[in-house]
Amino acid sequence: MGRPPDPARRERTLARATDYVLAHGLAGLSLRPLAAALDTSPRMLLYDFESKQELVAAVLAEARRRGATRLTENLPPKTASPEERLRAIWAWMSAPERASYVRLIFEVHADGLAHPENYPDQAEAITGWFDTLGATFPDATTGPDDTVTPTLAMAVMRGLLFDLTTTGDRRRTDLALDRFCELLRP
Amino acid sequence: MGRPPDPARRERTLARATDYVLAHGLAGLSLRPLAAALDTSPRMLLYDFESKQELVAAVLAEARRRGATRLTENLPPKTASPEERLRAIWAWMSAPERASYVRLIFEVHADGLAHPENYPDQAEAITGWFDTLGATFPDATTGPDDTVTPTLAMAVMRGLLFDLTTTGDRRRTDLALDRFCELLRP
DNA sequence: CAGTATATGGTACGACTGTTTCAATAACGA
DNA sequence: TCGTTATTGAAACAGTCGTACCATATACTG
Repeated sequence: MGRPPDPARRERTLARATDYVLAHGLAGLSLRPLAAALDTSPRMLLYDFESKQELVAAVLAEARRRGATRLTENLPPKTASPEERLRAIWAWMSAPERASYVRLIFEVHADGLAHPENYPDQAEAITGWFDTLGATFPDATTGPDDTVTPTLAMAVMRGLLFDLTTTGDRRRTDLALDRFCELLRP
Repeated sequence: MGRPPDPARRERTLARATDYVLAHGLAGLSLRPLAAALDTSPRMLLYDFESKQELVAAVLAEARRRGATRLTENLPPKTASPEERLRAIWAWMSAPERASYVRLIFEVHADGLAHPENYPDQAEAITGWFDTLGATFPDATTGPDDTVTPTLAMAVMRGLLFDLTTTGDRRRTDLALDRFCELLRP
């Protein structure tokens, strides 16, 4: 009885909305232009997502999901040395195809700092990409509970990404990672 | 003849507006609340700054100016070793009093990535704080034109600041800097 | 066909935005 | 006091925002 629901529609919209946010950023996001770009209406966006806040939350979750799966697919094998894995992760994160994701991470991080109330746990969720990465090389440590070396390695990655995204100087940032790998060798 | 201009007013407003932006962030900034907090009116803000864009530009320039002078004041002596200066800069940048500045830097960086058109040169100007820091230890290099080690050191700083501002884990980030200093020793 | 639940379009509301317009006030020199 | 210039308030303008309301269309069951 009654017209059957179409749950696929929400998913389709979510996917395209995520593309849109990755392309245009979160900052000036508003329903009407978004809906226009997605061949739908603000009415339907709220019908599927209840409110803009929940839509954004869903988009961030989706972006995070994508990043996670994309990463595990292109992960270097467990057998590789820590240095090889470090280089692989840098290559993966700094690739131009990842620029949108990186941009979104920085945006959520910055907005979360100024307005933590908007990110009950999503800020951590997005920023958690980095943690996910950190977990991929639990070695390269000096001992069993050495959380310091992974922290440092992730900081190098984040910092170089910051540099690369602002200056675009790939050669210099690549060389800086090389230098870090050198330092890391015993 | 005629009433004399009062250029001090603009400066006073700029100073207080900068405080406000440092406290509340750039994201949701709008003239009416800002004016209310500054005991003035949106009318006067535009009278002094022509437009919101130029006001924001002026605020960013002022913030940068403050950061630069604050830094040179607390700079470690030239005679100190690179490691000592590195530690001093980290202590300075990661101090709680600098949290607002750091937050603003990340915010401008993120917004500049998504909307470069809004930052003809100001993005560089703000982000340039880091470059200023980098210039303070031109040694710790392996040679005369080694730009790589400063790049790496700045990346460590940026990355650890990112970590510290999100997780608040000062102990772990401090230890990570210690570890980096160890690695840096020959 | 009627009944029913889902999916839409259209529209309007109230609140906000940056900015402008018009008028009034304030401080000076002559 | 008058002219002149700087300063300020109040209000309005044109636009956008998220969202709610109401009607209609669509797709199914019986």
